[in-house]
Amino acid sequence: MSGGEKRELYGYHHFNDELSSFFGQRSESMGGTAGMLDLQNGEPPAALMSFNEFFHGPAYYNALTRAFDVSSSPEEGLGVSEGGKTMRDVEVESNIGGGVTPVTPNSSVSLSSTEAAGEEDSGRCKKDLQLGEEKVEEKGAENDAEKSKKLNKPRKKGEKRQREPRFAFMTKSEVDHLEDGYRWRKYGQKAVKNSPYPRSYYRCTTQKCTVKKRVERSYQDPTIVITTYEGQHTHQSPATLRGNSHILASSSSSIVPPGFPQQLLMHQMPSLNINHHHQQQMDANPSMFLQSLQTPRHQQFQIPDNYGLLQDIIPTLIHNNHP
DNA sequence: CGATTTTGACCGGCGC
DNA sequence: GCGCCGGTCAAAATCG
Repeated sequence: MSGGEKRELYGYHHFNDELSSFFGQRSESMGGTAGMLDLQNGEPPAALMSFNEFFHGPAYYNALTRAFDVSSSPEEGLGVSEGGKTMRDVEVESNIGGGVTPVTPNSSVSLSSTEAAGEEDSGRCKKDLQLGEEKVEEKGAENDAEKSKKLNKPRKKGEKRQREPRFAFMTKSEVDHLEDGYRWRKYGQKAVKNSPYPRSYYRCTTQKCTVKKRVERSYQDPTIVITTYEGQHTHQSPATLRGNSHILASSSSSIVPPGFPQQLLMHQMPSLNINHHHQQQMDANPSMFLQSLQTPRHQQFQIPDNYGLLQDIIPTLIHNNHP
């Protein structure tokens, strides 16, 4: 990517169903692509810089934390919503209702997070999260019988898998897989319904880290890449470790929790204008919506839902270190 | 040669 | 109950 890669923050838009929901976006509801701002030839670095700094500050973290009001650990926090429900609708509503659609004049990044405890994948999560860490070991110890069954590893039945919170955002980029400072291993790819572009699934390669992310392109605007992060990194970004001393400093400080993808935030969040009026009550699952973080400059960032997500989800759009 | 990607099969939930 | 669909697995292929 160091090549001509160009990634920029992008604004709202609608893509496939899922994501649309994610962002609560629909042309009708948002007036077409009004929300899309093109930064294309805009500006990158300078503006980003400021973000960086902003995010490095304590103010940012605090604000964010408060905004999302989430218990740091999604796993613990989420535990709940088994009631079942599908937060899918909830999410949508929240987003939409949150209404504050980021329509910004210059550039904007859309972020959306979800706690999907009961979401569509309530079931399959069994594998991913729970197995996630153990999988490796399990594999080695796996016996033939199990092997033959392959995927069939029923993990505790009644127990519904609690999905980690998710966080999605759109970025204008030529490359699908945006560099966010972490190392990812692709483990799958699927065609996306209603879209000519496939969705790729990645997992953090760091051992014990179960963070996943999926990347897909908006069928509406191929220049837009939608990245959805799920989970929290249990470690620091390799990139951080390897050279961004300033970042490291901040992340190792008490201000930013380890694993926090500061890079992205730094990159995109300008100022926080928190306004959570959406609060889905879910036991331990507070879903707040940080709606419309307005940026005086040009970036706008919409962060709905919990901060937990953000903690790791925010990728680094700033610098490009490549794989 | 180890790490990563590709790719088709498979799983499990959900809606009809 | 069945089919659809999103997501994951894992063997094979590819890469560095």
